[in-house]
Amino acid sequence: MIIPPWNRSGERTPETSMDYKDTLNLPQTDFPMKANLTVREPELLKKWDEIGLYKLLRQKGKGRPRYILHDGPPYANGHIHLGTALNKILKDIIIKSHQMSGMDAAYVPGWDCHGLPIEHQVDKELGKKKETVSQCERRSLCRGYAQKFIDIQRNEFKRLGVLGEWDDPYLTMAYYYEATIARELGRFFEKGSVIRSKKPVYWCTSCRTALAEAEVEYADHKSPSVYVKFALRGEAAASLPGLAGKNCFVLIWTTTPWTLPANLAIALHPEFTYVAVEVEDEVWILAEGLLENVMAAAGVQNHKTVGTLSAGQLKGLKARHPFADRDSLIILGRHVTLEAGTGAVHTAPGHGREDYEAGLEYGLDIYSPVDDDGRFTKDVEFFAGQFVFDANKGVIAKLEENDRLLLKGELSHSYPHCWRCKKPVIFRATPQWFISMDKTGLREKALDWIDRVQWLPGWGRERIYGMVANRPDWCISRQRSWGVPISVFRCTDCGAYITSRELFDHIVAMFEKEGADAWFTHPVEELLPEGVSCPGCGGRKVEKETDILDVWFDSGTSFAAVLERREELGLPADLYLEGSDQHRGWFHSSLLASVGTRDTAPYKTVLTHGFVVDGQGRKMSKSIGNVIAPEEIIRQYGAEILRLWVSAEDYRDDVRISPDILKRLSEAYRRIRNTCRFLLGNLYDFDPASDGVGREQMNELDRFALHQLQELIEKVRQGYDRFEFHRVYHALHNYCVVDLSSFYLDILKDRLYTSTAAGTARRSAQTVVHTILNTLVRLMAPVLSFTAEEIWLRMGHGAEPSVHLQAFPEADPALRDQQLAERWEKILAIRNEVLRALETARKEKTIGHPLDARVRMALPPEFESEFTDCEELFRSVFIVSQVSIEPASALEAPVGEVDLAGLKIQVEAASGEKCERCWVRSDKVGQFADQPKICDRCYSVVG
RNA sequence: GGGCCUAUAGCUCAGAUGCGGUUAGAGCGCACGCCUGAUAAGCGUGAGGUCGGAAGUUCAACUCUUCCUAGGCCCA
Repeated sequence: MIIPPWNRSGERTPETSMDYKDTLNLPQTDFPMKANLTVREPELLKKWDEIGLYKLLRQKGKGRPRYILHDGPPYANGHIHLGTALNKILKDIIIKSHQMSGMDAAYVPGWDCHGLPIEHQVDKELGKKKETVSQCERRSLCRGYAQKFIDIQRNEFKRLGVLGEWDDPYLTMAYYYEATIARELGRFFEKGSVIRSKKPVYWCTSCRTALAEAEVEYADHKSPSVYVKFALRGEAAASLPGLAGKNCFVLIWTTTPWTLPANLAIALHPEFTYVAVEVEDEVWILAEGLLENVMAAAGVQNHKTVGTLSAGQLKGLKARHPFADRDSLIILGRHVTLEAGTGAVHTAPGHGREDYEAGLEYGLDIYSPVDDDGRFTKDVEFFAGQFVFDANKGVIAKLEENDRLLLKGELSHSYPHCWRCKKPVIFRATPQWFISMDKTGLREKALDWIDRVQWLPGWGRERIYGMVANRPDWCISRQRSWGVPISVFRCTDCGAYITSRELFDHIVAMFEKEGADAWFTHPVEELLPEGVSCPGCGGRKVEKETDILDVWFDSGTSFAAVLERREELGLPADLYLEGSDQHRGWFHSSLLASVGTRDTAPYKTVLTHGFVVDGQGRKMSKSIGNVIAPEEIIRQYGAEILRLWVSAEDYRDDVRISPDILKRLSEAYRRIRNTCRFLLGNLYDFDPASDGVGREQMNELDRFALHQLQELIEKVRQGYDRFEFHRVYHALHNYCVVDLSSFYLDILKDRLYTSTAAGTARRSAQTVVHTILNTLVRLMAPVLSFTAEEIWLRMGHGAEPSVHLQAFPEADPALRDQQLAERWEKILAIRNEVLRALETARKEKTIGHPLDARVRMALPPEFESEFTDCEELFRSVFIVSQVSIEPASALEAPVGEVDLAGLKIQVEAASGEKCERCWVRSDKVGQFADQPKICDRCYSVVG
C-alpha cells in the first residue's frame, strides 16, 4: 500500500514546526487586507487638505509645460449623479496622469449659475409670494440658491477624490464673470454680428410675458377644427397636368383659425404623393394618404381622382389667401405628417415653431400681427383689435362668407397653458436679439475651425459640423430675471438702440464692481455714460433692454472669463471633456463665442464620453427604477470603486453600471490591493538604499520580472496618453493576477521566506519587489488615488508626503532583455504543461501539494542545449520538490496530452522527507544530526 | 421621422499602425480540486462565444456593403 506523501510524516509536532516558522522571513505588514474604504477615504481627504496637496502640486508644476484641461461647468442645481461623477473622475484621471507625466496640469472647476431652472425652483419655493418680490430680490434669492448647490456639489465632487482649485472655482455669477459676459457681448455688437429679429415664443397674453418651454404646462383644451380651401391661382393650376382651367383648391386643416390672418404659406411633405380630386365643380388637392379620411369627414360621396401630383410639382406655386389680399406660397417641409389633417399644412411663420423654421428656409416674413395683449394689430383687416381666441369665430365666419370653409368642428386636445395663470398660451413672434451665423461669416469660420480641432472619438467632428452647418441664428434673448442682461438701451424717441463700445466699457466696469445686479439697481442716468447718445436721433431719452442673455452664452464665454484670466491657464485649452450631448451644448456655444470674438477655437482637442446606462444598456430613469446614485455606491463600496469603474469602462461608448458590475469591480480591487499588500509585507526589513541589489547580481527570474515590468509601464503610460483608461485598468489588473500573483510572487515565496534574510538571493528578490511596488503605486495613482496614497504612506518615503506629487516611472531600456524574455516564454510554456500534469497527478491522488511531487521530463530536442543544468531553475519555477531532465526513452507514457511537441512529463511522488522548515521534500532531510528535520538548504541558513 | 454612434463568452475588455486570410483571446465570475507560512487570502484545472440578426461582395469576413433588430445622444 502506498502511503500518500503528505501523510507520511506523522511524527511532526506542532512545537518543532513553530520553532522553524520563527526562523522564516514571513511577510509582515499592518496594511490591512480589508480596505474599509468608507472610513479610510475621508481620512485621506483630510490629510490632503491639511498638507494642501493641490497647492503643492501647483508648486511642483511651476515651469513645466502646461496642460490645460478646461472644466465645463455643471449646472448649480441638485445633487451630482453618476454622469457628473463619471465626468469629474475622468477629468481627475487626466489631470493627475498629465501632472505625473511631467506637466503642470491645473484644474479649475466651475459652475453654471444663471438660468431658468434655478429661477423656476426659487419661484416654487416662494409660492404665492413670487407675485410680489422685486426682480432684485428674486435675483438675490437665485444667487443664494445657486450658492447652496455649489457648496453641496463641491463636497460631493471632493468626496470622489477629485483634486482641484476647490477654494477658488469659477462661477458664472461671480462679478468678474458677469462683467466678462457683458464684455464679450459687447464684442459681438462691435463686430456687427448681433441683430434684432423676430422669433415665435410661447406668450401668455394674460401675464403679458414670454414663457420658456419649462414654464408651459399641457392641459386639455377645446379648439375649433376647420378644413379650409386655398384657391390655387389660375396660372398655377395651368402648370399642372390636366388641371388647366379648373377651379383648384389646396386643402388645409387647422385648430387655430386665428392664425390664418398670418398665413403666408402651405407646407407639403417632399415625399408624399398628392392627389387632385374632383368634387362637383371643384378640384381639391390633398395628400393621397388622407384622401379617404377627409372625404369621409366632409361627407363627400362622389369624388373622382383626376390626377396624381408629387410635392415637387406643387412646390413654388401660389394660392390665394382665403380672405386677405395676398398669395400663400406652397413650400416643402419634413414636419408635415399623415397623422391628421390633409397633408398640406397651413403655415404662419410668426405663430409656430416649425412654421418659423420653414419660414426662415423660404425667406418668408416672420409675420405676427398680434400685440402683447393678444389682440390683432391695426393692419389686420376685419379683425384689428380683437383678442385672438375671440377672433376664431369671426375668422370662421369670414371663411364661410368667402366659401373657403370646407368643414368645421371642435377638437379636444392637449394644449399649452401658462404655468402661472393656467390660461392657454399662444405662439407669437416677438423681436429678439440674435447672433447672426452668416452676417459676419461666423458659420463659415466656425466650420473651418472645426476641422482644425482634434475630435475624439472622430465622429464628434461629423456631429458638430452638421449642427453648425444647419443651425439657425443664435437667439440670445431670454425674457427672464436670473441672468446677465443684454445691456443696451433703446431710444424712446426714435427706437434705435445704443450698443456702442463706450456703453459696454462703462457697463462692464460697473459689473466688475457690483455684478450684473447693477443693471437693475441703477437708474438709466447712471448706466448711460456721459457723452453717449442715440445713434439715430442723438437723444438721451432711453430705456433699458429687459431681455437677459441665454445661459449658453455665459458658459460659452468661459474661455474669456477663465482661460484668459487665470494665470495657470490659457487660450486655447488643450482639452475640453464632456458628455456627447455637449456637441450641441457647451462645445458648440464655446466654439461660436470664441470664433466670433477671437477667431480661434477655444480648444485643441475635444474628448467626449457616453452616457451612464444600466446593466442592459438602457438609460437611467426614475420610471424604470434603475437609477443608482453615486452616494449609494460610495456608502456601500467607497469612492475608489467608483473610480475603478470609471477607468474600467470604455467611456467612448455608453458606460454600463449594475450591481453585478460593481461587485466584479470590488473583487478586482481586492485583488490589486492584496497583491500590493503582499509586496508591502515582504519589504518590512528592506531599505532600497542600503539593501538594494544591482541587476547584474540578480538571477534570471528576477531579471525577467523587471523586463515584464517595463512592458507594463509602457502599456499603462500609453493608455494614459491616449485617454484609454480601460487599457490601464486591464493592464494593471492582469499584471497583478497573471504576472505577479500566480507567477512571480508564487515562485518567490520560497526564496523570500526561507533564504538568509540579508543574503543576496533574498535581497535581490526584495529589490525587484520594491521596484514593482514603487512602480505600481505610481501607475495606479491617477485611478486608485486613495489606495495608492495609502500604500505610498507605508512605503517609508520619508519627506515625500504624497504619491500624487511623484512622477510616473519611465520604461527603462536597460531593464529590458528581449532574449531573456524569449527564453522565459519557453519556460512558461513548459510550466503550463507541467501544471496540467500536476493537476492530473492530483486527481489520481499521486500528490496533493505540488511540493509532494517529483517531475521527470524530457525536453523537446531543440530545447535541450538551452536548458542543460536547469533542473533547480525548473524546480523553483514549478514549485515542486524535485525535477529531473531525462532522455525521452527513460520516461514511461507521459501523463496526459501535451501541446508542446517533444515534451514528455512524468509526475511521481517526491523522494525523501518533507523539510520542516521549507516544506520541500529532500533526501537530505535527516542527514544533520543537530537539525534532523530540515534539509540542506535550510541547514545552511539556520544551522 | 432626421443626424451621429454602439452591439465579440454571464461581466469588463483585446482582437497588428484606420485599406478582410491559419482551430476568435485575456482577466473576472462560475464549476471542480489543492493548500492552510498573502488565510474573510493564495495556487491549479475545466466548462463557457454560429463575433446582435439577415442578405450580399469575395477563393476567403468578427473585420467590407445593404437592410433589419436592440440601445444611446442630439434634433424634430
